Amino acid sequence: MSAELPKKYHHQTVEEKWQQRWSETDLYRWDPARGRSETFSVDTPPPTVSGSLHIGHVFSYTQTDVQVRYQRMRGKNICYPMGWDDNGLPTERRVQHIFGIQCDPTLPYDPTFVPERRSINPHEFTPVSRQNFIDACQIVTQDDEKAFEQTWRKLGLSVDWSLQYATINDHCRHTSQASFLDLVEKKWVYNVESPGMWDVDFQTAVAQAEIEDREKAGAYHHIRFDIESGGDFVIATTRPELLAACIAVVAHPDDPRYQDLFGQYAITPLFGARVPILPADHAEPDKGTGILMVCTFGDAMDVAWWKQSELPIKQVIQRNGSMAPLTFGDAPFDSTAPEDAQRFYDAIAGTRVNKARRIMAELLDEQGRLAQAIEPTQHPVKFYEKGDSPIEFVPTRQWFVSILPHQKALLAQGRKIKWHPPYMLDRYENWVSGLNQDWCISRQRFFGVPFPVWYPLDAQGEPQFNEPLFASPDQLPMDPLTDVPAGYTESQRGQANGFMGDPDVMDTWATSSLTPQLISHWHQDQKRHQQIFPMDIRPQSHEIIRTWAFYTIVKAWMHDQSLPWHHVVISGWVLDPDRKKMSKSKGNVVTPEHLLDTYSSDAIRYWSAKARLGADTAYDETVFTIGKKLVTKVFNASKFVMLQLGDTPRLPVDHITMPLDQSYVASLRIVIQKSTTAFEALDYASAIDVIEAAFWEFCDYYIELVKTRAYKEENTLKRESALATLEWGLSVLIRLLAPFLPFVTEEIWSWRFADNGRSIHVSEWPSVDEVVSVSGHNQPDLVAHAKHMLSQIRGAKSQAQTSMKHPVQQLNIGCDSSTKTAIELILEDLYRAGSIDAHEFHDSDELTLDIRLAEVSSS
RNA sequence: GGGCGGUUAGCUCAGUUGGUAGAGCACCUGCCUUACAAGCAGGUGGCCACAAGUUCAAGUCUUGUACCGCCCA
Repeated sequence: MSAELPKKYHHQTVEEKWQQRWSETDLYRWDPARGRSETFSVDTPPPTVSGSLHIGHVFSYTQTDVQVRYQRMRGKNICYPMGWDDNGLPTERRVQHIFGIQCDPTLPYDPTFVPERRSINPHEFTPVSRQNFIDACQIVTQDDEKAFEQTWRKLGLSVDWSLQYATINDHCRHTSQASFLDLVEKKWVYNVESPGMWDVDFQTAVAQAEIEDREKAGAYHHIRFDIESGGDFVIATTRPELLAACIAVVAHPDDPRYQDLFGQYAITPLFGARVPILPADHAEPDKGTGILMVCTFGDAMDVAWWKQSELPIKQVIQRNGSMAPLTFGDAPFDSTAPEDAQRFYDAIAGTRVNKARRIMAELLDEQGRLAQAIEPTQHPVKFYEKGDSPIEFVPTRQWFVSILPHQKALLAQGRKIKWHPPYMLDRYENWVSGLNQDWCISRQRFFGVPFPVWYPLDAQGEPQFNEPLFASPDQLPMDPLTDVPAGYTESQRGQANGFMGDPDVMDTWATSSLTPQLISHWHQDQKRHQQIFPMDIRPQSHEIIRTWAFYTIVKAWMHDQSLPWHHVVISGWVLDPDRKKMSKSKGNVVTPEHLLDTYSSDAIRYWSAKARLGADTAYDETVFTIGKKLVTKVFNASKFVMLQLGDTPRLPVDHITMPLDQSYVASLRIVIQKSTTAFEALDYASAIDVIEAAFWEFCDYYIELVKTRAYKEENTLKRESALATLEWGLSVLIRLLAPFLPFVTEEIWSWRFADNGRSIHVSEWPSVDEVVSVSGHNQPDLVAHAKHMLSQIRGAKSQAQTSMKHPVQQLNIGCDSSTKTAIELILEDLYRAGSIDAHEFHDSDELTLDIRLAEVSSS
């Protein structure tokens, strides 16, 4: 220990010093040579590198780091990686705006193109080739990764930074493509052309998990349909623009109003299409008029009904969300009056859906086909979670992972995992039970993992989607747009009797669902895989149970019939002060860097670790001062202990001979046990509660009781006992605090305890075995008595508005004989801590104190 | 509409198996005490959302209601 201890604690200097030191000494390096049972592996969430980290990230990642640090001190070999989830739509959008470019996959690669930062309007974006676009994405994500890493290091995450991965790099593309090929082999992946959910702005397919309902204003249009045999009826629809796509009219089979119509035909207004009137269970009698039109495709019910009908598709909405050009008179757009139909339809052809709806309403009105005024309503509309236009159902060819047949097995897998808190399993089961579509993994995007697939072209140059050519495992990673399938040459690309590469990329979740396998090198290194897989913990937040947790469970089960991890650890959210979710669009996001500077990383970590698993916390900057005060107190108390110890060599615990000291050791034993038990249950928040309370008790009571005995003026066995207790007590308390406050505890550890410079973070977690040689008084009762009496004395002095040093002239203690024996053991310390002049005992069943203070001077 | 969670001091939150209601912050009153004024000691402050039930006893268990949040339809 250096002779000079700083007067004050400067967290910025100290935290920067240790952050660097840990990095230089590779303190957090995972040792691949050690076996599975000694290893603790963490499936760290790879943050999406778009924009900046916010306080919620700090919150949840700290909760994981605290547990990891505990495990490390328990001697575990820690596999704690960090990944970056960089592919996907958010990155593409940012890159477009940063460089003012847009991907056009039809363009050839331009090797001379260098993206430059500029701010221009989206309609002025320069089109670039797919590879140029991907290069630009890499530039942006690599910058962001560096910035994120800096913040994580500053926060003190004990990540092994040599275990970094990016979900778009060669290794991840390899694993992701290998996963796809494995599912091909197992026949759990298929490609099919079918009406699927489509975002018309991004022009890509999306999966069930990415869809959300939004309550939107709409309007019922009551449209009068003719019956072929005479008469009419009225349907209510919010989507009149789909009238030309009507293939049938349905009502509930039990609805008495429409029994006569079943089996007959209706003639659609304006377009004169002859469509069957049929019973269908999904028609709700009390909704609208109870009879509705089936269109291709207005919603998921239309799709489901169409699939079991044998009617043709009349697709009127194009992939870009506008009304397709159509010719009436020929199948499937037959009409009783083709010329009228064409005239009406031409009024909406080429327009976007919303405009088409308005025009159609006017036309219907003009033609006297609206049975009543348009009736405004609020109704849920499906949106892609990142999109701004409603989802349309468009027939496209996509790859799907077959999950619907496996619901039962996936539920069983979920139940084999320990969820923290346990009720989060309900979320998982709720989602799995509600699945109604297979997992669509094709995305019509650019910055992602390509499918390792080509399609042969026939003599007419048409792709043979049913005979895909798959890459072989030794070709991975690969890109079908530049690599060539076996038996073909590059010159045959796009030619008749040649081949074409699948132009799509995979859903980002198709890669993220493999994070355990990405880390374990599942496809590359079986030995390594066995050492960390299944992983110990998967930390994540609750809103992505349906995606990340779910898909990861799917993949581990499909590939290995295994679980991906033993525990799922769900953290809560940091909400804004009004208890609203933080989001960029609301502008209520708090970034962490200035908070780390102002309050210290330790203080922010303390705040994060006080929150229980799964519990949300409202953001409140004033609470950071609590952690800051704790850090300062840790520093000051440690400084006190160091000052008393001076140059004394390390004191073995068998110097702890005084009854009060032994009793204090006994009380710390309980703290060690309780906090260890809490950590074993992944309940770090209970652990910090116990540890923190013990630390303040150390400062406010134990130190105060023994401080005069510890002063240098006397050199006796009594003093040595106090010093040995202070030394061991401090070493225990800062080790218990180390997972939470890694910086200040490391600083203090380095003053006296770091043998050969060994970090506190690889020291041994405190154990009661350390004090087996302390014999004599082994109950915490003496400390409890001393606390109680000192507290009473302080209260009396405070009441008298006098100094804590003010003498107690006479202390009368009422108690039974066994308590008297106990108190006599600690009376000397109490005398000094309470400035007591004299005392007397008398018999009493209960412990009572009569405190008479010395005359208070009247000044 | 369904699933899950929450509602405890002015604020942020604890509260194990039912047994006298807790912490920090804020506020008030003292105290410059040879670690700490970024401190110390003490104090004020609660119909534990509401209602009913089980129980000798309910913040805790059961049922219902209201409001907040997340997920789903």
